[in-house]
Formats: sequence, structure tokens, C-alpha cells
Amino acid sequence: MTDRRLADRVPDLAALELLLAVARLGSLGRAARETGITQPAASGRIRSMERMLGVSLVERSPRGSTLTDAGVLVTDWARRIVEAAEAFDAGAEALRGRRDSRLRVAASMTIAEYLLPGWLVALRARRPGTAVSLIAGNSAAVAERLRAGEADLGFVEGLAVPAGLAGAVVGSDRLVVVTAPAHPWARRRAPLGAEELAAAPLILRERGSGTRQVLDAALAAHGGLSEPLLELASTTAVKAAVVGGAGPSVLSELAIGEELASGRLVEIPVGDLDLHRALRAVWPTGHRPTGPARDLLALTQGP
Amino acid sequence: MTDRRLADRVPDLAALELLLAVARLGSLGRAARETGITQPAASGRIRSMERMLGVSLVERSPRGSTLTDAGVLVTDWARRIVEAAEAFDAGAEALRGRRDSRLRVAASMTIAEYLLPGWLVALRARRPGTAVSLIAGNSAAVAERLRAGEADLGFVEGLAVPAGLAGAVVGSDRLVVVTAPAHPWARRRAPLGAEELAAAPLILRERGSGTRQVLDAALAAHGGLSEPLLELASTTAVKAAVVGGAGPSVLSELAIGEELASGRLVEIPVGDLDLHRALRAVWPTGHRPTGPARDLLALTQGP
DNA sequence: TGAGGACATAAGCTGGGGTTATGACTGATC
DNA sequence: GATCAGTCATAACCCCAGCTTATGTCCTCA
Repeated sequence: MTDRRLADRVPDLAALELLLAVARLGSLGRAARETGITQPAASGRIRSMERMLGVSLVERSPRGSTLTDAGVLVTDWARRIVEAAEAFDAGAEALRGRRDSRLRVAASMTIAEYLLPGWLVALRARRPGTAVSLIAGNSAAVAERLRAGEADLGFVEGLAVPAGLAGAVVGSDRLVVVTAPAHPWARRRAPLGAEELAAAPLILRERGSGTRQVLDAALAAHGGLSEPLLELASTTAVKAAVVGGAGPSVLSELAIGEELASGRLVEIPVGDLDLHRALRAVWPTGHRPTGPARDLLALTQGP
Repeated sequence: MTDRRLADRVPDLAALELLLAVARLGSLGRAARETGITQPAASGRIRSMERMLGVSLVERSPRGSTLTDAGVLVTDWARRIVEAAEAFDAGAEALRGRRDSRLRVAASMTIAEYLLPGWLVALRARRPGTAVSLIAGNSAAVAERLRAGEADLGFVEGLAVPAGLAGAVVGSDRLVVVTAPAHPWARRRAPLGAEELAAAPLILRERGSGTRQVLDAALAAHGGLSEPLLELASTTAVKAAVVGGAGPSVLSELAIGEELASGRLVEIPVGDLDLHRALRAVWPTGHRPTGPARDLLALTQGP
């Protein structure tokens, strides 16, 4: 009946871009020209998209095409996919970036994963042609790159600015206690206490990750983190384990937006503990960012 | 040099899903089996993806494959695209849904656009096989459908529950004053006053939209909304005009997350005005939701 | 009434990505 | 140390989705 694979049920990127172009330009032909194909190709592509979705998307007339009601909705959903693809593209380009790029960025995993692609998209819009290269690693590695002159600008999350670097706060992150909806904590009425959290076996990243360091420090005054229930290598693996009901964890709110919104994870309020941490741009002391590095820095600090 | 089109620079959904499967399963062959292709096909697909991105993604060995550092990052970015595609798919399926679906939902545009797809993904995970159909329209249309028995559950944003319906708050939305970063308001130090906002010509949706009604009501006590600078038919068009510097607007925070994060739009704080509005699930008075409608309602209210 | 723009239809070609078949390598097991 | 059960790579073939060019139909406007 309906195909099992997502790719068979969602039009490909070229088709979605074409649809956005039709919405914007109000004509199949013009949209075709803009996307570099011929008008019959565009006509066919939209038609096959309508067949795939089982809904008619555009109202054709001899003087142009406009979206149907369903088409408006589909176009908006499509825009989300295209935006994610743009972020992917900007990130991938930076990853491929050669050493001689004009702007060499080093970033912690969390920032590289969730924030940097968006910044790169914005930078590309504002300063087209800026070649960016990206290296991701933990705070120590970022600091090392900067001190060695192998990167122009760094981004780290954590409690303090690494030695030898200057920095500016560009945002903040909060660690959140999460469980599966079925976990007993999800039905508590009172917030969790710091001691309770410290005493509970958690699912965590391996020792050395930024998240775990912050948690360690915050709980030091409350008896210290107890032996983990499970130690996993990636945030994704931790999330999967928690969603599967293996136990509670503490994760960056950046990492769990989707899961909270859809109810796969539940946030457990914590009473007497501040789990905020600053996100910082950093650079070697005395080398205030200039040129493209300054542009990127400006972006991350708002207008 | 590098291709102009996004679709030529971002792997297609099938390839991204394959990459996620490789990350999860640790083997090209197993990932191939899971995604319904043969091992050589998977091998080739990953290879061509690496060629396209110019980065090697997986470390192959005679006893399995693991992601490289770059591969981890790329996989995480890819996951965002796939999640957006899942939301698209869930939404599209509901849009196509026939009248005899088990659960007929009517929703306002804003909710259908930004929140419902996520809920449908979650519902699909929790109650597989629930056939959902979706109709989007304004509050009045949603109420009409419910009263006529043509929908089982509705979602509206606005000040009050429409007559003849009962409801429950499932979330809240906030209207936000936004401008392009270059606009004078973006450099203000003091918050904007309600009178100032009322007096300013804005870019708005046409009369009748939910957003505009709320704004009208909120400013009624402050001299009333002044003549719009521009009236456009869709939220997208309004956003584009504001980003382009045509003037300020007031939009739902749901609609502008992306733009704020990337700095294309700037939020202007408003001092003496509450622009919150409730998002509500609604149903005909006396017909408390049961079955699948109850399941969906439960999802939207958190655990 | 003719010109111009919009979309649809038809016929033909091409290449990306699939398949099967096979080989090379590693590590575990007897 | 030979065999086997995994892994991934390579090679040869094949197919069809989606492109192009060429043309037709319809509407609108001058």
C-alpha cells in the first residue's frame, strides 16, 4: 500500500525547491527558469509530486499558477526541510573547507551541531563568498587550535574561558533532567532535589564531555554524581536510551527540543540547582577578531 | 565549480537515512538490509555521498564501519533534515486523509503549520496505524466543522473558546514585534510603548487573520492599530517583506524562530502590552474526546 | 484577430543507482 | 593452520525517472 521508506513518500529536495519557487513566483514557467530546468520538466515534477502526496497543490490557469489551500500548508512544511538542508550544506561546506580558508573556526561538538550551521547560513547571506573551515572538538582541543594559530575563532560551552584566551558570551545553554514519559519522576509534583539527582544512577556521556563536567561541578556540593547507570559515547545514543526507558539523564536543552515538543522525553524540574552554562566565542588573548571572524562574531551576538 | 542548486550539494533523503542506519547499526551491510537495498548499493551510495561532500564519513574495517569525526557531525545535521521530512510526511498523510479516517482534526493555520506535524509524528509512534485527516482553516471554520460533526478535534489560537465548544489550553503563543536588524527600533534602548506601536504603520496579514485580531484587541485601549503599511496574504510574504527592510511587523514567535536565531529578524521588546495568546484544543460541548482524539489530546498536554 | 504568455502532451535520450556475482581481507573456532 | 562467517570493494549489466526539444491548446489583451 503506502511505501515504507520516507524517501518514497517525501518529494526530493529539487522538487521542494521548485515548489517554493512556484509559490514565490506564481508561475510554473518562471519557477522552472529560476531553478534551471525547462517548463515541461517543472510541470511534470509538480504533477508527480501531487500524485505522490495525493493532494493537488497548485491551481493552474492560463495566466499563472497559485497554491491551493493544501499547497500553502505543504509549502510551509517543505520550507522546513529546505532550511534544514541549507544548514546541512553550510556545515558541510565548512567541514570540507581547506586550511587556507579566510575564516577558520573551531567549535565544541554541541555548538557545531546545533548552532553553528545556522550562523553559517546567516554569514553566507550577509557576506557571500566567505570561505569558512570548521574543526570540531572538545574545549581543550578548541583552545589548542587557537593558541597554535590554526583557527581564528573558537566556540566553547563551559564554566570558564580556557587559559590564554579571551572570550565573549554569545548565548546560554541549560542542562535539563529528562526521562521517558513513563518514568516515575515524570509524575512527581514537587521538583527534584539536588541530593536526589546526585544519588540517582543516570545515563551519561563518557567522562570528559562538557556536559558531564558541568554536571559534576554542580553536584559536587551535594554529594557528587553517583555511579552512572550507563555510559555512552554520543549524545544521540544517550537520547535513544532515555527515550527507550532505560533511565533518566541530563542533557543540553539544545539537544532535546524535538523530543520535548513531541513528548518522547519529559523535563523534570530541579529545585535547588543552577544548571545554566554560558556559550562563548573565544580567541587568543590580544588577537581581537578582525575581518570575517569579526563578522561571524557580530552575528552570534545579535544585532 | 561548486553546484548552485541545493539538491546537488545535499544528499537525497534515501542516502541520509542510509547514513543514519549505518551510524546506528555499525555496518554498511546491516544498514543496507534495513533500508531495503543490497550491500554494494549501500557501499556505493555512501561513497558517492563522501565524494559529494568532499569528506570521508565512515571508517570501514573488515569487522564493521564506524563514523569518522566529520561523519558524526554530518550525521547529526542529516538527522535534522530527516526529522523535518518525517514531520512533512505525517502532515501530508493527514492532508490526504479521507473523510472516513478514525480521527478527523481541524486546525488553525498557525497550529497546522508549526505544531501539528510534530504531534502527528508522536501520535504515529505511540499509536501506529491511526488514520488522521486534517483540515486547516481559521477559528470560525474550525468551530463550524466541529459543530457540524465533520471533525472530532480542533485546535485554535485566540482569545476565547468559540461558542458551543469546550476546550483545554495546550500551549501558548506570543506575538512579537520584529524588524530587520537595520531598522531604527533595533537600536532602541528602552522598550517600545504600546502607543508607539499603535501609531506605527506595520506590515500585516490581511484583516481576519488570528494574529491581526489579537493585535487589534490588544491595541484597542491604546488608540487602535493604525493604517497598515502593507497588507499581505501570507505569513511568509510578511516575513520576507520585513527581512527585506520594508518595515516592522508583529508575528507569532512560532513563525520566526529560525529568523531570530540567524539574525535576519530582530525582536523589539514591548513594555506595557501582553501579547500572549492561548493555543487550545477544542471540541463540541458535551462530546469529550474519546479514542484517538483523546490520545492526540493527551500528547499535546504533555505527560 | 493576431500575438504572447501560460500550461500540457509527446517522443526520445541519458545516467544515477539499482541488481547479481565475485573477490579480498580479518578474526574467531576447531 | 584450515575453515568459516563476517566485513567491504569491484565489475558488468540494466532499468526507468526525469530531463530535453518540439509542438499543441487555451486564455487574455491590444
